[in-house]
Amino acid sequence: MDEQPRLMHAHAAVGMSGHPGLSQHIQDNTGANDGDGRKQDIGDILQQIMTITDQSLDEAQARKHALNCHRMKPALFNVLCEIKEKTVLSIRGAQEEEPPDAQLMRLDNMLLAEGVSGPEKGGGSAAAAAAAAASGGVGADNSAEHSDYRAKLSQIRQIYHTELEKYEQACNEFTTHVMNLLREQSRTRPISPKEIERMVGIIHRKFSSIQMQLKQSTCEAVMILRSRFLDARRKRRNFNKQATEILNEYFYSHLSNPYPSEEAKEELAKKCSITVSQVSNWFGNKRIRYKKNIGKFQEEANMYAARTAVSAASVSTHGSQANSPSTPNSAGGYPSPCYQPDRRIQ
DNA sequence: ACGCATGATTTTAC
DNA sequence: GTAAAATCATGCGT
Repeated sequence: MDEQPRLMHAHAAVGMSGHPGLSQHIQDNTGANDGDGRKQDIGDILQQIMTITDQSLDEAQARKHALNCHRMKPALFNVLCEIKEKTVLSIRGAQEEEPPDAQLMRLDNMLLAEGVSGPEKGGGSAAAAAAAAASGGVGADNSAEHSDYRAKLSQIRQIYHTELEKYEQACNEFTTHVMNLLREQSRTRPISPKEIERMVGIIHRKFSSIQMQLKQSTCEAVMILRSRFLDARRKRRNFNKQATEILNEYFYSHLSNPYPSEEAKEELAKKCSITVSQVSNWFGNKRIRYKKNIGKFQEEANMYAARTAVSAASVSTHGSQANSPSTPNSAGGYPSPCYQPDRRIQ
C-alpha cells in the first residue's frame, strides 16, 4: 500500500514543477532523499503507470479512489486543467468562431417569408395571397387552389416543426448526456468547465448543421409547391361564360381591327374579372384561331353580330332592320369574307 | 379513354 | 416592347 503516495509524487513532479506547496509535499514524503533517489522514485512511478493496465480492476479502482481523496487533488487538478487549457488554446487558436452562416440566414429568411417558420396562420396565408397575386388569378374562383396551397403549406410546416422539435430534443438530450459524462469524468481527469462549454458548442454546431439540412429540404418542398401553384397552366380554368361573352362581343364588334388598346384591355379585364395579360392572351389566341379557321367561327361571328345589332337597335328603339349577319358594326372581317388590305395581320 | 376547346407559355420575327 | 405562330397542359363533353 505504500505505492499510492509515491504515485502522487509522480503526478506532482510531472505536472507541477515549481509549485511551492507541491515541493513541500514531495519533501514530506521523500524525506532526506537526494536528487538521485528522487529520480529513482519517479522511474518507479512511471513504471507503475505503464503497467497500470495489467492491474486488476479492483486495484485500479482503489487507487483511483485514493487519488481522488488525496488532499492535493484539487490543486493538482486545477493546474492540470490550466495546462490543458493552454495547450488546447495554442492548438486551435483563431480558427474557431465561424461567422454566422450566410446560407443558413438565407434559408431562415425564406422559411420566414413563406410562413413556415413564422407565427402560426398569418404568414402562410399572406404568402399564399402573394403567390395568388403573382399567378395572375383574380377574385374568388381560385379560392379552391388557395386553400389547397395553404393546406399543403401547413402540412410542410407541420412536418418541419415536428422534425425541428425532434432535433432540438435530441440535441438537448445528447448535450445533457455528454455533460453528465464529462462531469463524471472530470473527477478523474482534468476537464475544466470551459472545456465542457466548448464541447456543448461543438454538439450544438453539429446539430445545427443537421437542422440546416432540414431547413434546406423544407425550402425545396416549399419552392416546388409554390412553382406548382404558380404554374397556372397546371390548373387552367376556363373563363366563366359571362367573361367569354364580353370578350367575344368586343372581338366580333371590332373584327376589322381586333386589337384592343391598353385602356380597352383594362376595361375588359375589369369587366371580366381577369387580368390585362389574360385579356391579351385571349385576344392573341382568338385572332390566330379565328384567322386559321374562319369557317368554324362563322356561326359564332354571326351570333355576336346579331346580338350587337339587336342591342344597338334596342338602344335606338328601332326594331326594323335589326339583323344583318356577317356584317357587324365596324366592317366585314378580320381576314374575314370582306377582306380589307390594311389589316395588321396577314 | 378520347378528342377537341381553351388558357398560358415559348419561340420567332419585327 | 408587341404580335404571330407553335406548342403545352389542362378542361370538359362525348
